[in-house]
Order: sequence, then C-alpha cells, then structure tokens
Amino acid sequence: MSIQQKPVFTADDVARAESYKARDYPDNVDPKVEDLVRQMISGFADKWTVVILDTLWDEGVLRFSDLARRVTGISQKMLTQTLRRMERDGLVIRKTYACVPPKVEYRLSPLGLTLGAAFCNVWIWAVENHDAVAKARTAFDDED
Amino acid sequence: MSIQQKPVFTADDVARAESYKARDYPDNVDPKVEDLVRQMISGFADKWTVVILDTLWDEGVLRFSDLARRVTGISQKMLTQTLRRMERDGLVIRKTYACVPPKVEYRLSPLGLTLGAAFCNVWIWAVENHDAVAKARTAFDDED
DNA sequence: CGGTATCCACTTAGATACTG
DNA sequence: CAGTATCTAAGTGGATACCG
Repeated sequence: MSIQQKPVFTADDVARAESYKARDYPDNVDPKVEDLVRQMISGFADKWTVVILDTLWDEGVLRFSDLARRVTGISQKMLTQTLRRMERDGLVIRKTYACVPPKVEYRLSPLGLTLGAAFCNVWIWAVENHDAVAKARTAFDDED
Repeated sequence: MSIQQKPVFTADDVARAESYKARDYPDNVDPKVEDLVRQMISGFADKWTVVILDTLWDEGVLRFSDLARRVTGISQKMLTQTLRRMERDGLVIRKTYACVPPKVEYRLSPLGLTLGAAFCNVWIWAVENHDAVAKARTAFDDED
C-alpha cells in the first residue's frame, strides 16, 4: 500500500489555502480556551446571525424594517430574536428614537465590526467556490 | 462596502477591524451571486459543521470514533449526518478500509482546507474576544 | 413602526436497538 | 468499528393577533 506519511496535501493545495489565510493560526491553544471558543463559535454559527452580520457589514446602519426586507426569508420573530442575541453579545448596537411612528436603528458595534472583518475571507471563499461546491454535489449524487 | 467610506466608526475601530481582514472585500457583488453565497453560508453556518471543520483542520486525518471523541457533545447520528453533508459538498474526503473491524478515515479536501483557512481569522477573533463577549453579556443582563 | 404573546406544525436531535 | 433504522421529546420557527 502507498501510504503517504506526511504530505496529505500538495504544495499547491497549501498555497491556495494560504491565500485565504491572513494571520498566523496558533498551533497550540489551551484546551480550555479551545472549548470556550467552540462554544462561542457554535453560538454565532447559525443561519441568521451570519446573514445579518453580512447585511449590516454591507449597509452600515439599517432600520428594523429595512433589515427585514434585505434578509430574505427571515420572519419578524427570528429577526427580533437574533438581533437581541447579537445585541446581548455586544455585536450590534440598537438605537431607538422616541417618535411616532417608532424608529429603531441597528448597526454593528466595534466588536461586531471586527467579527465581520474576520468573516471577510469566508465570504470571499463562498463567492469563489460556490460553483465548486455545486459540482461536488452533483458528482456525489450521480455516483452509487 | 469599503469600511473607510462610512464615518460610523472611529479610525481606531477601523484599524482593529483591518487587523482581522486579509484580502479586500469586493465592493459591488452581483445580487444573484450575493443570494447564492448567502444560501451557501447558511448551509455551512451550523454548529457542528464549523466545529468539525476546526477539528479536522487541527488534526489532519481522523477516524470516525476519534472525531466523535474530539467533537464534544455530538451524537453519533449528527456526526454521521454532518460528515455526509460535508463530503457531499466536497469539503471532506472519506476513505474506507475493507478490514475487520472497519476503519474509516476523514480528512479535509483541498476545498475544505481553503475554507478552513478562510475561517482562521474567525477562530482568532473568538480567542481574542471571548472575554469581551462575556462582559457584554453580563452588562446587558445587569441593566433594565 | 417595531415590536410582544400565543398557538401550533414541523423539524431536529438524542436515545436505543440492531447490522455488516 | 462505523454505521443505519426507528421512535420520541424537545426545540424551532411561522402565522396570527394585538400593543405602545
């Protein structure tokens, strides 16, 4: 059998990966920190949070109804819920104006801005690789 | 959007955001592409996918049972399901050995490797900001 | 306009049992 | 070991109605 001991990936693979990678990824992280981080990521890694982050990153400041319009398919309930959680986590700043009819503006906090920046490469990856994923899916479905 | 244009944030905020940002984020993306990308992101943005991606990124090659051990809290069912979806999307390569007892190895594909690389900054963000998030939460819960 | 509250259909995921 | 199959409890999210 031809077991490759170390080179799981070719130099080319690694080079392409590096092009998505900005800062150095720490090799050894404290297991406790690792676990904490996973809990955090798990918390943020849901459908709507990422899309809302993306939208606010793109648009800057949006009213509730504008967000509802741009985040296609979201219900009012989920929009409210997700925005509250993001506000609680310090990612989003909510500003209400005491007027009639009411007006509420949402925007990313500095913390949310840095998270949005960290997500940039993921969005770029998605733009550049969505056809590769589509191809992989049809290939997978066709075999067997 | 280019974050320099809108004066919503201070120069310091922007500088900190830039430190997480590697490649330039495209200003104008085709709305249809934008929508496709959001569907993709929504698909990948679930709890287990991200954690498995992280684990395989860290460890390289893992057997099914090793993955189950490292991805704390996941059920066998979800592990199987998520790995299948990731394999179908072309992120993960599954290699079975015809022996008794059976042995199955999982590793990231080149495509999965690039996605993992794109996620690096998000993980770094999580490591560096999890205390900020914790503080935001207690602050939010204390008021009212 | 920007929510909250309630109800309910549907999905999800864990536990358990079984298989190649 | 690495799954699949089945059942069920819990959670999720949409629709609707109503409120400040």
